[in-house]
Amino acid sequence: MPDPITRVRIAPSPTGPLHIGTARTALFNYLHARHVGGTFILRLEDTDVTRSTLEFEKDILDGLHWLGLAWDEGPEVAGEPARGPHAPYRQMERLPTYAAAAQRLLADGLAYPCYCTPEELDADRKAQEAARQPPRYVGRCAKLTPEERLAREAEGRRGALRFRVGEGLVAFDDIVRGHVEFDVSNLGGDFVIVRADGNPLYHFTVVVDDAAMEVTDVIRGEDHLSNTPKHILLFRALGYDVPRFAHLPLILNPDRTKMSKRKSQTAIDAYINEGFIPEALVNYLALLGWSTGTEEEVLSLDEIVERFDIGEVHKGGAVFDRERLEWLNGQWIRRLSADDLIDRLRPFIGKELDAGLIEQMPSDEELRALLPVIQERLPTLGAIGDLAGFLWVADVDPDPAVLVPKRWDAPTTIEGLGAARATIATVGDVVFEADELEPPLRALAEARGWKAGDLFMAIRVAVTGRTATPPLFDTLVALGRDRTLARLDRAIAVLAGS
RNA sequence: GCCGCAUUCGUCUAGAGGCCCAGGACACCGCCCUCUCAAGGCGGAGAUCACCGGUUCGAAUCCGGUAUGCGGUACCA
Repeated sequence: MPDPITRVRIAPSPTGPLHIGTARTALFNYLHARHVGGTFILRLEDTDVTRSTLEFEKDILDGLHWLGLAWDEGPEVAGEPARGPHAPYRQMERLPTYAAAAQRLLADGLAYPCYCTPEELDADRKAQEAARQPPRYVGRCAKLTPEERLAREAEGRRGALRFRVGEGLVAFDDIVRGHVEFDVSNLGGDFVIVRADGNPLYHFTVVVDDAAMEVTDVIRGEDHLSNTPKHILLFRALGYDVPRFAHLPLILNPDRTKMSKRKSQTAIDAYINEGFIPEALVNYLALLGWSTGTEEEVLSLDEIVERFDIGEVHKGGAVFDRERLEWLNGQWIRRLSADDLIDRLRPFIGKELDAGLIEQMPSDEELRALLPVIQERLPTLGAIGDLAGFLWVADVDPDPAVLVPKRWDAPTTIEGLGAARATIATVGDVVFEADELEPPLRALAEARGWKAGDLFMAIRVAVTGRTATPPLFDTLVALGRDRTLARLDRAIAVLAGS
């Protein structure tokens, strides 16, 4: 049943690169919006001007686009104007809206200017701590008379705006957590909603904007659960409808603390650069804190949208398990079409080239021929260099120590490689195919009383420089007859000279 | 400290009173396949369902308490 009324939003702060937790919150908002046929909004919360940058904004927008989480309203391109009926969608461009709301609260006596200095507030806090009291604003400026305020303003002091918290209980029914209640007296006293410099603070802007943008469902991280009563109080004071809330379980470090840059890789960028693909990341993130209730695990974004139900989201935090992400990435890489995989591999091969790890770019045809043997061997796109880089360099220089198979000695290896070279040389260019190479080399091993595996391993190391590679005969074909022979010669020389 | 939230295999989870001496997946181990590495197939090990009480003929599932963990407690978001 499509619900055109539902409106949700992701509201990142451009104070850092796109974080995995933000991506997950964005995903769950997207899933819910798409599942019920609602609207998904992107709003930038850039009121922390000292830490917000255009560069981070770009990183966040690019990352969300990369994940495929298209939004219906909000800025499409970093730095560019937003589209949507409630534009602008950057908070620093919405200052007049907050000023008007603040003015209303002030006029209604629901907020008041506070002239306390940081030193005073600090002293209060220390005293409370010493008395083993919970920290809270003492209310020094709550009852200032108009004359007293004027006097302070005359001294040139600029007040911050504090919201009167009042007393009583605030309760709400969280979609994932159920009924939650807070006693207002535990909120820490009247809190600041506008800084002395005139810039509004998060708790205030989030409420003003969610109301202005007609957000019906606030889906966000559990770290905001304790802030929710403050928001509800503000919604009420401003005469707005209170939206529904859904607080998502946190993504955790292995030690079960909130996932952090310090202990985990949190930047989506880093995963992109390693060669994780969006299908896998989306699939993995959706399964952190939610499941279909069936045994289905590998699901596309559209399949997840179909099955998603915000009410089935878990309450407990979930440790980020990179191994499982890698497994899913492999699953999704294996499902890619040849053309698609080639396109996605190109930038990663390019990076190998730029880094000087390889010397030439393979052609599409060359890559396509390789796909059957590399596709199932790629845990990430970034693994391509390790897997096949030896194909795109002029020469490899195998370590003599690894060139000699475990059961062989150096002279046997020289003999084996020499014999293999002669055998391979008899296979002409026209018929240089895996099926043409394997039988004669097996026959050679048998005739000499060698284990085929030993002979093959010696050849493998000689032509690739490594012990783990795609299947040998496909590798030789990819290398081509001339380079295969040249590398065998070189390996023999290396062994003979060592 | 205060307030809030949470707690099923190492990890992600299934489970909404009997179908559960708890199922699946990742990781791990073994076997098969096999020229290496993967992938794939098969199998194994792994959870007294945090603990203690209660309700009930019967509890992972309901209730109470305890413990532990986490989150919040800013003129950060």
